Amino acid sequence: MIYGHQIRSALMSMSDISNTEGIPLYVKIRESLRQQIASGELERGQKLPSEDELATKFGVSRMTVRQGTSDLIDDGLLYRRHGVGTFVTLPHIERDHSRLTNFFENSNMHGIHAKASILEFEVIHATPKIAQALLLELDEFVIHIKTLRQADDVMVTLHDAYIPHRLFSEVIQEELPDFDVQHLWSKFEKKGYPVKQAVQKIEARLADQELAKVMHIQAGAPILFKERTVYAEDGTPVEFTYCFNRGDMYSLTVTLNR
Amino acid sequence: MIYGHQIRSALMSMSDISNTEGIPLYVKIRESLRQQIASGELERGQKLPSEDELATKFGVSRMTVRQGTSDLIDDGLLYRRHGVGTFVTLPHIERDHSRLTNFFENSNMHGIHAKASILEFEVIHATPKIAQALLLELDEFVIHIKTLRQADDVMVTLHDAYIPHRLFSEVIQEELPDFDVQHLWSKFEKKGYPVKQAVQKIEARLADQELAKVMHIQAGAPILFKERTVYAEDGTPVEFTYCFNRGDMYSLTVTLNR
DNA sequence: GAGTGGTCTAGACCACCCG
DNA sequence: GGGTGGTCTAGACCACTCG
Repeated sequence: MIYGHQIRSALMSMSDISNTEGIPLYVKIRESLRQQIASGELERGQKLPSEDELATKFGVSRMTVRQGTSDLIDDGLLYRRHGVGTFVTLPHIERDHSRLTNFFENSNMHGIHAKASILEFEVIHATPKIAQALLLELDEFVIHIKTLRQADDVMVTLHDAYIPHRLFSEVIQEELPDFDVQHLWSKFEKKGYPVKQAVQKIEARLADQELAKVMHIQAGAPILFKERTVYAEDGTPVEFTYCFNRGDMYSLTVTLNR
Repeated sequence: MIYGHQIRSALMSMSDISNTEGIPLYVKIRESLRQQIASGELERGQKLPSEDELATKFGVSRMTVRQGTSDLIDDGLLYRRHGVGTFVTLPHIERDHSRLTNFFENSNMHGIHAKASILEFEVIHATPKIAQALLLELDEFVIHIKTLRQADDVMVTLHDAYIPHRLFSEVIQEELPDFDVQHLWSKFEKKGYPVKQAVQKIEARLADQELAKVMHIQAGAPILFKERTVYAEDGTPVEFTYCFNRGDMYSLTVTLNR
């Protein structure tokens, strides 16, 4: 996981996995296999060599091979059948759609120019709903950041974020007045709360007068509404958001596993 | 994974993991820990004993302990910090919301009475869109099943499913005329295509006249629209659906991981 | 430096699938 | 019966964190 991006798409032949650098063997094996699948050298639906063969070929123990292939199974690129073998999945549905990204990362991934303008920035008392989501007392403060977000200069989202004041006031206020919403999550990480997971509820709604005015759409237009709680590695909730997306400009794709 | 449901919630003390039954040791360890977390014996945020200690306590090797705890990390119940320890996550956001379920399983889980009535059942040529999703030729046949679905006697969803005729015609037609839509996925499994994953696109739309009439709602009412492709273990697409959900009656919750 | 998780080995036996 | 993945061992050394 840690090393994934470093050598993703690195070119390596099956036999060359000398541990010259500080990269774990199972990561090299994993990326070697990933590259062979991407290049078509290993065809979709094809059976891999057995774990024993791979171990011999890579010059490692079988457990190390399994550690590499297990990652690719999690990624949806391989699957195992007990007593039969390990296979490459067909149109290999990668797990990217179930990865947590923020608006800006997601836009960049798709070559879209994303922009956010801050409409409100205030410190308020948590509402019951927000306090519950963020595990705060009712009288605790939260930082409220309301932004309007554009993709390729089209307004697509009105975003209300609420952040525990107790945890992040310093790291956020030290950047004022030119606060950079794009890298909010890195502020969380800086305080020891790396973002790990989000739970989001999705609904279809209609735009009311107020929302319509702000987003320059018709009242009654379809809105994809999202309510999201973001959690850090240890399970601490770090952000709660209401998110109003233009129905005609925005769709959401997710991958679910059984 | 295979054994999970069998002994989930089984009561086991930390020291009692004799391999009397055919249950793998790492599953027993995993479920023992899971149970200790659920019961509060292991508090949230608390540090687990080290892997060496657990190995000694359970009388297994360290690798076996890791195999058990790794599963719980995937489930979001634990997290590791290199050089520090393994910890219980706080409000432990379990992964249930990112699990693929069908309408009926999902309803049962929440104690809702679900019902489906079949509106259409036909064999047609695949449209370009459907052929692309199901990896079929344009002239290939698909089975189209249109159903209206109720939760606690309220109409919530209009569901259009398309299934490759070539793969599943026998197993579906042998049940006619009383076809049981609830267990469609078990038919796929019977033919060697266990359902593994789904990719779904979610949009907010408005009900048009036709949809409004069928679902007994107003034209212009909000609709949560879902387009979903379901894949088997080996990556074969087995089902493509259009899904129109009443916006005021239906919401979707998903978990995303970073 | 002590304690922890991260990686890795070189075997072993079992359970499953298929011809 | 032969080949495969599933489980498991009893060690080893490294990398990281913290006091």
